[in-house]
Amino acid sequence: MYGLCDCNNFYASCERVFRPDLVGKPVVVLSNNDGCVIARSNEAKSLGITMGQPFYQIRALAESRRVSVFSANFALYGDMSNRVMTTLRSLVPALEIYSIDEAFFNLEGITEAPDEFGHMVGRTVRRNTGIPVSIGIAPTKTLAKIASKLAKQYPKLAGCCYMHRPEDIAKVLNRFPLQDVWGIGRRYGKMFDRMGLRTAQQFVDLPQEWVRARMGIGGLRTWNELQGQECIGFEQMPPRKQQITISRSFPKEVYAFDELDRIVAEFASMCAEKLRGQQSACREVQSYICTNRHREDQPQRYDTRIIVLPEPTDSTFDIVRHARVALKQIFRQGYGYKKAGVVLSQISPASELQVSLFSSTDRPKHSRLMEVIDSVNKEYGRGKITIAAQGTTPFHMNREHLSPCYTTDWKDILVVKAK
DNA sequence: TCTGGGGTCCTAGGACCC
DNA sequence: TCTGGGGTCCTAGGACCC
Repeated sequence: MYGLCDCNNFYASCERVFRPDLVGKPVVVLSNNDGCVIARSNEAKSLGITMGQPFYQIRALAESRRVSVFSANFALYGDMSNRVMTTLRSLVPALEIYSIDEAFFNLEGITEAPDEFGHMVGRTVRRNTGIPVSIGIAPTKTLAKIASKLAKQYPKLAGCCYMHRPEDIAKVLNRFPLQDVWGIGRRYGKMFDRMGLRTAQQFVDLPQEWVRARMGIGGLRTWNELQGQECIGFEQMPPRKQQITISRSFPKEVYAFDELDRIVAEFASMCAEKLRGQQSACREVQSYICTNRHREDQPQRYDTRIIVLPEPTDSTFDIVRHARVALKQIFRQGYGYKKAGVVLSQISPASELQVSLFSSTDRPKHSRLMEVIDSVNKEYGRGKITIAAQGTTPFHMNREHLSPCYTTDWKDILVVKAK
């Protein structure tokens, strides 16, 4: 049996933990630059606000219906996620953190009835963190996902759905919308819609060869998992990332090379920090830039360049230097750039760094320097020590509705006043 | 005016090898 | 007219996830 713990409307719920006055009221959280809606409370959902909707389209509605609007505060959400995961880890035999707001667990050695156990887990997370969650328990991960959605949907389940008897599973699959199955995305969803297939059961009823031929082995896995055949395993140790990216859209188009150069340097530096954070090194540094694809009246351009390094590195200096070289190669005058990104790939463990025979850097000295930079920035806040190429003003985003960093910044910590 | 960010895996096709 | 078989590696693109 697999369990899945899924936080309800996670970002919106995080904001509410510190604003209990907003419980029962519509709340939305926006993406960077306050661009799109990326999280909604149930009340906001019932106002018809959809996921990914551009904010300007709902601005009027938000005002008239008194929707509380927040700019994304990832420092807060990341920290709240850690709290949820820490609580879960203390309760379950083994945990696989799947995303910022979801984790799978197994029930090996649990003697309680699974649904009682699930309810206990949900209540405890709620009590310890203030975040409401939905728990699904079923024979495969794909079915556990479905169970957690039912737990969210039906109040009488009280936050946990345990689904195991074949006849119960069959009943659920007969009614569960195919597009909502884990592994069936927008594309396949549309395809099935055209074919007139609506429920998970109708998908299961397709011949295996058809699924294999049209959807590859990913589709086949989903098909098997829905039938209780376990194909997606449990992984306690998160694998090292194979790719590390920092990319952002800009509030306004950028035309000048120098400005892009500083931005790319900053992104590269952030990438390098993430890379060291997982004790890795990379052999490829890639920069890309693109124009605003929504402006059809403007000339469009996207370009990217990958620089292959002679040996793996985790040095901010190396990574920034190569990202800037790549940018120089792709930059063309006369375009309004709306977004830039830096990608690190060919990632290997830093402990296995193979030093080239002709390497000129003094590695031990160099890594001590990086360690110091990272620890200073960790203690005193990001960007306290930067490299000169980044310039003196950090990358600016519109964040008009930002909440305080209640749990990660001393100056934002809540004060309890005696009456 | 305004439209997010960060990932993974699979597949098909071409170049190349023996 | 007919023109092998088996393999690897790389890349681009497409699908998915949150």
